Amino acid sequence: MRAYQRARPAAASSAISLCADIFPVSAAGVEALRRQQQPPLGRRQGPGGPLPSEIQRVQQLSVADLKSLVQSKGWHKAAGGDIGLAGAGRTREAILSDIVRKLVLEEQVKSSPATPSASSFRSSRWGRPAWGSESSTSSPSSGAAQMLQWLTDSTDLPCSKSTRWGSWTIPLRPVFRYKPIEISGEPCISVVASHEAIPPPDLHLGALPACAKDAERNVELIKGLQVMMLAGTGRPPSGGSIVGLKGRLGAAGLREWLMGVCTSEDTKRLISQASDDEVLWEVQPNRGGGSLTFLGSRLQPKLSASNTEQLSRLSVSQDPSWLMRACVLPPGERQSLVDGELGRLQRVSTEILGTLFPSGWERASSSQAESLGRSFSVFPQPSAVVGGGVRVKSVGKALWGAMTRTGLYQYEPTMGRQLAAFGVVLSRNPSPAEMRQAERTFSELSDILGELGLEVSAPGVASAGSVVEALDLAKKVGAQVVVFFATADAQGLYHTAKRECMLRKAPKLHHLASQWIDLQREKHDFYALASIGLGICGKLGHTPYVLDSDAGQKNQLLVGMDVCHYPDPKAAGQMMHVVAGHLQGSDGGVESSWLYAGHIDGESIPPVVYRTLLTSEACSGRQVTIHRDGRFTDIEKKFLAEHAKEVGVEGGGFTLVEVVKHAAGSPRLYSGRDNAPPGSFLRLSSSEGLLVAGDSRCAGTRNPLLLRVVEQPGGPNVEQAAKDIYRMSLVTYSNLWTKPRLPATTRAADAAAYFHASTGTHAMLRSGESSEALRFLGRQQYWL
DNA sequence: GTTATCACCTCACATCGGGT
DNA sequence: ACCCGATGTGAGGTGATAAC
Repeated sequence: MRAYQRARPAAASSAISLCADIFPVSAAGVEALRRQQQPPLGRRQGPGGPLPSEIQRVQQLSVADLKSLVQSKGWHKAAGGDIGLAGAGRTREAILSDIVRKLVLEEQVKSSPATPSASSFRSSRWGRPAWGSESSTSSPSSGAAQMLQWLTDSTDLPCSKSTRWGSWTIPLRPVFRYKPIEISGEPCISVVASHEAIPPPDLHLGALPACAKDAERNVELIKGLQVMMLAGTGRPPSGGSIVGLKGRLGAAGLREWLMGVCTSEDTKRLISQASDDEVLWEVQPNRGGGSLTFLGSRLQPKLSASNTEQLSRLSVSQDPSWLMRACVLPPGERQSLVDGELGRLQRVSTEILGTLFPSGWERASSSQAESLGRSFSVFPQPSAVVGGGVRVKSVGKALWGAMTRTGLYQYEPTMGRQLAAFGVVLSRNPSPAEMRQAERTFSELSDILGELGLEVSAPGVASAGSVVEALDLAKKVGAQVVVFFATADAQGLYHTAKRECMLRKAPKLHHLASQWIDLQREKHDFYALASIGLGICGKLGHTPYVLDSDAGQKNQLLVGMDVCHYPDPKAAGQMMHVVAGHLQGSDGGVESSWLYAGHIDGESIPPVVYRTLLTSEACSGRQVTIHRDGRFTDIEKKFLAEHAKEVGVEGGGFTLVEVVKHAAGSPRLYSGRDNAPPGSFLRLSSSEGLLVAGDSRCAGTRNPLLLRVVEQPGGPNVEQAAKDIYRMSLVTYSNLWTKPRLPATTRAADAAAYFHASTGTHAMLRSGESSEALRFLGRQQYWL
C-alpha cells in the first residue's frame, strides 16, 4: 500500500522522457564555419579524389611532414594563416586537427550551395525534400552535416562488434550517416547508425572445404555464388558470380595458361606460388564482359543477404540469417554507437566539433528548454469500443476478452450473426492425417468464431482437387466464407483461390470471403486462430471494434490513397496503374473502398478517382483528411483545392498528409535507453514530424514514420495529423496481438492494390474494351 | 496468423560530364 | 544542342525471428 502511494505520483509526474538521434548545433558556429570559407581554389581537384582519402593520407604523416604541408599551403602563422606550428599545445594531434579542419572547409567551399559547380546538394536525396523546412532548399546545417560525414568517412572505423560464421569471426563495422534537420527552425544534425559486414582476409573459396577439397562434387551448388574478385595491385575488388569450375591448377597446362593470361606481376607471383590442388573458378563479372578465371583463394564470398543462403547450403553454417540478426541494433546499443562516434570526432577534430557544439553535443530531448523540448510528445492510446459500447485496450487479451463477452462492435446488418462456413482440403488425394488435421483446425476455428458471437453453420470438411471444384461445393451449401486447407500439392493455388473468391458472389455479400490455411505449417495455436477469426470477421464486413472518439474530432472522414504500377497483362510491355482508395470514419470504421485500374500520366491520381470517392455525400460538412502513401503531385494538390470547395468540405479544404514509410534513414527516437513507445511524436516544423507507431517487440530500434502535411487554408497542423495516423495504426482486424506501423488508411489502400495485382483481378475488373475501371468494392476487407 | 527489424540485391530513372 | 555512358539514388523485394 505504501509502495503504491509512493510509486504512483512519481510515475504520473515523470512523463516519459523522449530523445532522438538529433543534435542541435550552434547557429553561430555554423555561420562561423561558413565565414571561415577560403576563396575557392583556382584549380578544381579531380572528382575522383573525394576528401576522405586526402584526410586519410594526411593522418599518416609525421610531425615534420605535417608542418611542411601547412607551410606549403600557406596556412602557417608566418604566412598570415591561423595554424601555429610551435609553442604550447602544438602537438602533432593539434596540428593534424587544424589541417583536417582546413581540408574540410576547402571541400565545403567547392560544393557549397553558393558555388554553381556544386552538384552534391541537388543530387543528394536530402537536397529536395529538406527535413524540417520544406521552403528552404538547403538547411543552414547542411554544410555542417557534410563536414561531419567527411570526418567520419576519413577514418577506417574500428569494428564495434562481430559475428561468428563457421570457423570465422566476421567483423561488423559501424557506418554513420549525417543529415541536416531542423526542429522548429533550430539547426540540428541527425545521425543514423548501421552496420556492414567486412569479410576477413582468410575467408575465401580456397578456405571453404566445400569449395576446395570437395569442389568437384559441389559445382552445381556453388554456381551462382556471388563473390568478390581480389584483383592485382591497387585495384579495388570487384563483384561477380561463379559460372563454373575450370579445374585444378596442377591439371595439364592450366598453370602455364593462366600465367600467360594474367598481366599483373602480383597475380603471376601468386599463381606460381599456389599449390597444384588449388581450384580455379570461372567467374562472370557483374560489370559485364567475358568470364574470367580466378584462383579460389583470390575469391571471397560476398557477405550479403541473398548469398548467405547459398553459402549455408555449402554446410559451412546451417543458419542463413546470421548476418541479418547480427546487424540488428537494439536501441541502447545504437545510442552508444552514436555517442562513441561523436566522442571520437571530438578527439579527431576538437575545433570543428567545438564550433558546432560549443557546450558539448547533446541529444534533442523532451527535457530541454523552450521549443526544442516541447517538440516532443506522446499521444495517449485511445480505447477500443466493442459490442454494447464497452471500452477496452485496443490490443491483445483484453480486446479478445471484451469481444467474446459483449460481442463485436457491429455485425454487418444484412448478415446479422448467422454465418455459413465451408472448409475444404485442396488436394486430389488428401491423406487421412491431413483430413484429420483440417477437421480439427476447422472445428477450432468455428469455436473461435462462435466466441465472437457468430452462429456458425458448417457441414464437415470436404476435399477438392481444384479451386473451381471447391467453390462449386461451397456454392451448393450457400457458404459465405471458405476455409482452404492447402496440402503440399496445392501450394501454387493461393492466388487462384483468392481471385476466384473475389469474383464470386456469396449470399448477402459482395463477394465470397476466404481464408487460406497452410497444412504444412505447424499447427495453429490459439493466438493464430484468434487472429484468423478476427480476420474473417473483417473479410465478412463486420466491424469487430472501433476507436473511442477523440475529443474535438467528431465528424471526420479519413481517406487512404495508394498508387502502384504493374505490368499490364492485357498489353505486353505497358504498365498499368492501380489506385486504391479507402474511406473510414475517425473511429476507424470502414465506410467504403474503391479501386481504379488503368493508365496514368505521371504519378498523379486522376481527378475522376477523387471525384468519385470524395462526393458531397461523403464529404459535405465533414473534415476530410487524405493520407497519401508517397507524395501528392502538384496537379493533385491543385485539383483537390478546387474540389474541396465543390463538395463543401468543412474548413474550406482537404487536409493532405504524406506518409513516408522509408524516409531514407529517419533518425531514431528513444525513451531513455529504450525504444520510444508507440504514439511518440517529434514535431519538426508546422508541417513535418516523426511518429513512432506499431508495437512489434523486435530487438531492433523502431523506425519512425515521416509525416508531412501539405500547406492548407487553415495552416497545417502536423500534430493533429500525426494523432490521426497514430489512432489509425491501432485499427487492424488482421491481428489481435501486435499493431502495425502504418495507419489503417494507407495500409488498406496498399494491401488492396497489392491484392488485385497479385491475383490479377485488377485487370479483370475492367469490363470489355475499356482500358480503365473504377469500382466500388464495398466494406468487406478482402485484403486481410 | 501477423508484424518489424536489419542489409543487400535488382531494377528503373535522373542527372552529370565529356565529348561531338 | 545533342548523345552516350557513368554515376548515384530510390523503391521494392528478400528471409529468420519472437512476440502475442
